[in-house]
Amino acid sequence: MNTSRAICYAPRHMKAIELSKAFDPKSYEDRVYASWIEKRLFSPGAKGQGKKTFVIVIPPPNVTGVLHMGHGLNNSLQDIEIRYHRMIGDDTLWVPGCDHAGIATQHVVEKKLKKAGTSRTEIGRERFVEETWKVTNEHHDIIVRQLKRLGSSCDWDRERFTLDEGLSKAVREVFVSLYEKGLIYRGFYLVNWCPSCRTAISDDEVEHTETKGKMYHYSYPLADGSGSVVVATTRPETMLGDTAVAVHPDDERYKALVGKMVSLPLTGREIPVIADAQIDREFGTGAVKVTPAHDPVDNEIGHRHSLKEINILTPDGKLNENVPEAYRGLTVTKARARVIEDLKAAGFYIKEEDHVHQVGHCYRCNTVIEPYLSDQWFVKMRPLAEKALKAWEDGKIRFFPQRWENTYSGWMRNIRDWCISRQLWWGHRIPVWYCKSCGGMTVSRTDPTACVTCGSADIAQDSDVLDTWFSSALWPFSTLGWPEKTADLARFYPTTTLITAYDIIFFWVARMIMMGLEFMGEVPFSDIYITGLVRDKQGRKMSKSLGNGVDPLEIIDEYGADALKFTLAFLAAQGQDVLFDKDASKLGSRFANKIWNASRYLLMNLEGRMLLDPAAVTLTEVDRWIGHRLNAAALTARRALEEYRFNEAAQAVYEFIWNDFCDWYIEAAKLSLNADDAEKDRIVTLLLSLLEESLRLAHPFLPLITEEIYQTLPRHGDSIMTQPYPVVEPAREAPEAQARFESLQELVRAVRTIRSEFTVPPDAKVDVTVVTEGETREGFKAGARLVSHLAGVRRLDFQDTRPSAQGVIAAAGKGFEVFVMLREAIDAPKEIARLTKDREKAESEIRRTKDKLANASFVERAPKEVVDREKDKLAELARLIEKIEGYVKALQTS
RNA sequence: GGGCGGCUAGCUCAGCUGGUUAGAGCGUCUGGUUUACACCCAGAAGGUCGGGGGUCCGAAUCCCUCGCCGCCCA
Repeated sequence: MNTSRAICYAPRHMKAIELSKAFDPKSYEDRVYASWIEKRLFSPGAKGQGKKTFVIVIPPPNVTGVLHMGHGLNNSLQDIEIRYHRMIGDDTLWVPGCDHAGIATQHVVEKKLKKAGTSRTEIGRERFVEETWKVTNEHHDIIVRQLKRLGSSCDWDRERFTLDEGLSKAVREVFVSLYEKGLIYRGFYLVNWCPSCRTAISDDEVEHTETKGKMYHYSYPLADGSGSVVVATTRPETMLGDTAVAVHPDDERYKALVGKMVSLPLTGREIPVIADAQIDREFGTGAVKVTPAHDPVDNEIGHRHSLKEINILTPDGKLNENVPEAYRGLTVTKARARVIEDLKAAGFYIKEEDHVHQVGHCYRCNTVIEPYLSDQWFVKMRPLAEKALKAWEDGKIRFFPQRWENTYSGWMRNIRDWCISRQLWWGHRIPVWYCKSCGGMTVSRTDPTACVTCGSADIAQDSDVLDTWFSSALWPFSTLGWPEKTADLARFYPTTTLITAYDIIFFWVARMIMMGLEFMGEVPFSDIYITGLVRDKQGRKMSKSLGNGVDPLEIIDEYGADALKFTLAFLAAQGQDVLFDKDASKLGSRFANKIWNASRYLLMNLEGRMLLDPAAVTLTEVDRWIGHRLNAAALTARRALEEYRFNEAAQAVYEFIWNDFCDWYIEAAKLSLNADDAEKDRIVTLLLSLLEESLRLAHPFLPLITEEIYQTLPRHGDSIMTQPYPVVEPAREAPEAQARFESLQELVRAVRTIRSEFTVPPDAKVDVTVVTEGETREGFKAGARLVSHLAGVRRLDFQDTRPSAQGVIAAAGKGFEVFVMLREAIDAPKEIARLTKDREKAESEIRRTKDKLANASFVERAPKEVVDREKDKLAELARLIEKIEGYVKALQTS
């Protein structure tokens, strides 16, 4: 407030400031955003050094994707936190950027090539990568523009891309370093293979969906002709790769068979019957065909029994040369039908039953995943997970809402090694070279020219790339310059808060924590706010295939970015899914409109005014009341934002501005705006000061409109963005003013209710008598003009007893009775019915209260203040009923 | 099979560590061109907080159990 001196003696007589009559976000949103960019207000600035930092790294959106409502939510919440922390004076940084999204982007480009009549393989790797960069750059501009339209205050000077030079260097450093530590290894293992993407994916990328299938029973004849064994399977076609039949060692039914050979139908191969304790005797027939190359469990069994692994599939999911010729080239589905047919023909087939089971699908393209043996690179996760688990146990990271901590720790405890190689062309090439001379492997931070083992120059780089999530895992430090020891890294790592949705806790959040601990020695962030997902009004996940997505840009076009941001914050109860449709944004839009019009009204009242020093102005009760309310709103908003309770913060702001400031304070102030010049100067000074502070209060939620209006204020700083967030001013605390004004509000509402129920036209004034005493009476007397103004009263007088005139409608409040004189005759029976209803309500409440107080243990055991409150309530209700009865009696006798 | 979340006004949802007459927005109804706002104002109606049981002086809130709906992990 000390700076306000500067304005007090500013122009003595102000001119009105005109905001356009129609609130139109389009007219200023882009301009305001551009002005922030121009003033470089999103950068942390040099002065921040030494202050408390507040840092968020953006969950990098897929560069070739389109922003959806999930991004809308996510980035809105990040922006709110960032703006709040900037305003409370933290050294604040929000790092933006995009993700190269290996599989997704490759799909996009391949589709484009197909349209152009060519293909990835046709143009070759080099040209394909070139083409992909072109597409990436185009899409990048689109997605950045979208983020900007949301009003995101991220530091674009620090924007990064997972595939840029610095981040690629970080990826290499991490790969080589982990390899050197023995935490990265290569091996020929069974992995999840997507025949459509033609790459391996990690366990976490497989989505299991319940699928109706069949359980097929058929028999394998024993090679010695002594009988046969019946197996049951959901995937009969894999029998072509069977290398054993397994039974439980204690299964009496099959004990005699163990060690014998069966003759595998359709192939002519002989395979052993083995005993393995992992076999579930209850499942199917208790005898299981074993296909080590195409089933994870079978693979384990195979290892224990040194079984052969016969791969029967090609990378695109067709049967290969290891099966009899008749089946080669068939897809899995076709092969299944053919095998069943052939088993039937050969007399081995027994039956099929309906069977519901979980089938793995590719999370990118939804193709059925095939377990597939191949050479892949893996990260050994156990040692990394242990650190990550410990960091959580030590309280270094907190999840909001907390329940996600179980998800996190559970995953960490049951961690499996991470398959990080992808058979793609778009991504970070694995920094490993194989020597054609000696077969040696060179793992290097820089491109080598010779084999480290034999020195041969005949080396070739591994053709695979790394999982995109591998580079995303480094995001909190790679974006700050690591592995270089940059100033940013020292200043901003660890970051503070991560805001993301729960569907990528495993993919991303957990892995960032592991990598941060491993390479920076510290968790990458302390707070993790997990948002819900944005769903449609039916609660369905928004998706392209359903076509139920809502485009945030459409919302912005229609309602403005602020409306969207505010609405999302208002709806985002901690961690709950947000059910959203286009109309929901009306909430924010109406609020923005309200702010606009209130501001417009106040600014037009500047005409001819002289602004005083707000700190030196005499305050009336209603002024003290609004000050108290503002304190309360600031406190609620601050507390809520500190704990990521966005809806609570948004609601506090909404209620203060709309209900307290607009509906009551400004309405009350109209009285002063029609008074003499001194009073006008006084009230305008206060109104303007309150408006300015309200704008600051609302700014994190509605950044653009608040800046636009702020800039029109007679005196304003460079930007509202860098002004302080409202605080609880001790001098403004006024609980007694609040209590008195609330009583006055009750009186006003009572009169309004009567007016409304008796359909008194708004312009018709009524005469009102109030029966009350003591302090309440003094308070009402002091505020008489205000009450008259707010309730449309002609004459307000105070009596000790109720008036007995005809046509009087009565209502009782806390500590007062109010009597409204109506000109026309009253429908007495109707009024009696209304009063009777009121009395019944009060009576049922009085019964409850009496019962409570009659309960000895309640009086004994409940805290004194609770008991006292009940007693007060009882007395109050008793008085109320007495009054109501009096009114009824008066009506009956008149 | 294990775990998590939801079930509160016609709709969408708040309601923190148990104690006001359970709130908001939308919708509904009544009345309004109060020179900021009809994207508005004033007023009203509407809920035995999914069922059952328990703990407690007191439960929408804590515990158990059941029922749907959704998600995650096997």
